[in-house]
Amino acid sequence: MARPKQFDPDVAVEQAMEVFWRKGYAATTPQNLADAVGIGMGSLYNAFGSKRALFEQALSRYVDVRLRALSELLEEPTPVKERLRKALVFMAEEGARGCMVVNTAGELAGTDEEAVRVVRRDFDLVESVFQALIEEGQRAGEIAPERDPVPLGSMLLSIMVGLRLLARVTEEPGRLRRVIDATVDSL
Amino acid sequence: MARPKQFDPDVAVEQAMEVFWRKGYAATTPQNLADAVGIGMGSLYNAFGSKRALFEQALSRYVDVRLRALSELLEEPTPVKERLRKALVFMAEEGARGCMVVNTAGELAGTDEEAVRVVRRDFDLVESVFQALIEEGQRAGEIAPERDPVPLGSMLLSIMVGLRLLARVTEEPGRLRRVIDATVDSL
DNA sequence: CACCAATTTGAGCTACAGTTCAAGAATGGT
DNA sequence: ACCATTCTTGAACTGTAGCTCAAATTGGTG
Repeated sequence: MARPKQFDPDVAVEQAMEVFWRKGYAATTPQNLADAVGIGMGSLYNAFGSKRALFEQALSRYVDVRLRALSELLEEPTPVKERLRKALVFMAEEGARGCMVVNTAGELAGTDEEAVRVVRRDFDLVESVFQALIEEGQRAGEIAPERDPVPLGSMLLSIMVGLRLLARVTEEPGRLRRVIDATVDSL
Repeated sequence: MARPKQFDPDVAVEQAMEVFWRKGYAATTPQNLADAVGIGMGSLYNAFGSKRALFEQALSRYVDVRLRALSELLEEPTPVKERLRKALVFMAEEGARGCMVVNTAGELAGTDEEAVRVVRRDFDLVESVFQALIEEGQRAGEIAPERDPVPLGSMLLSIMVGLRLLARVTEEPGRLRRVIDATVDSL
């Protein structure tokens, strides 16, 4: 019993996500977002309240999608090291856009505690996923059983975060490949 | 034959560096900088031209100081692995302020090509320093000689970058320790 | 078919970031 | 003692980011 929305808020979040991902938070203007979604600014504010709130939704969406993709990759029935390599390649692939979580950590740590909380949740999860993968590798006899999976999981997290940051900045593509090779060889 | 400056530009760069380091580029206002240096804004613009130009000097100064400290740490006459551990601890120690180079990469990649160039130079150097350290460890019999120092150097760079990013965001201090332990054990 | 609630739009409001500038102040040379 | 020169200061200027609002629009409901 009222005029219906002319756009799908879910799709809008996705489109906003693209912009935030590419340009960062501060460099994105409300006009940019409205243009990307294809509606007027008023509609945007009516639907999401503020740039900040929309960013929060976009970041959460990103984390969800990303984590799902990573989990899928790591559940394939191939050798553990091969899965790990694929996961790292997947991380490195975004190139100049980098990873929105890492970008956010870099830009907003220190000014936006709520965003940091989302980042932290993501990192915690990735860490435990890696840890589980290493344990699986040990059961399969691929990874030396005397190594402690907990610190190894933390190390893989650190490598992954570093890789995503390096991907934004590095020109020579060989470097990312080298990081991945050395990582897989270290297990 | 003119009024002398009432502040030391070198010291001013250092003080500006502190602010940029802590708050990031976008979140730092000219007023913040003038306050930190203890002079009026006019003087600041007279001396440095623009916020952007001052940032460039601050970032360069940071890279210089930081690289010198790292080199010193890595030249001590102790076992290679011990030096590496100390270097990583040193990186992790800045806590919430993180590393200005990594912060800059995260915030300005994609919008500020000149800043990215400085970041790249720093990363290249760190990579080669790590590589040299590994070669030294192999000569000393501490590190297996069959491992290729080049990808290992890249991996250490990635771990270091990740560590610095994680340091900004992580609450549980054990994680950083775990990253360092696993890294040293992996060589 | 008319009504009403929610939506759409973009011009306009407010606040502040980044910078400039005109006036005065401190110095050394003459 | 004076002058040229460079410095200092903060108020004021300009542009834009983030947001709001009044009017117009739409379509389901009685």
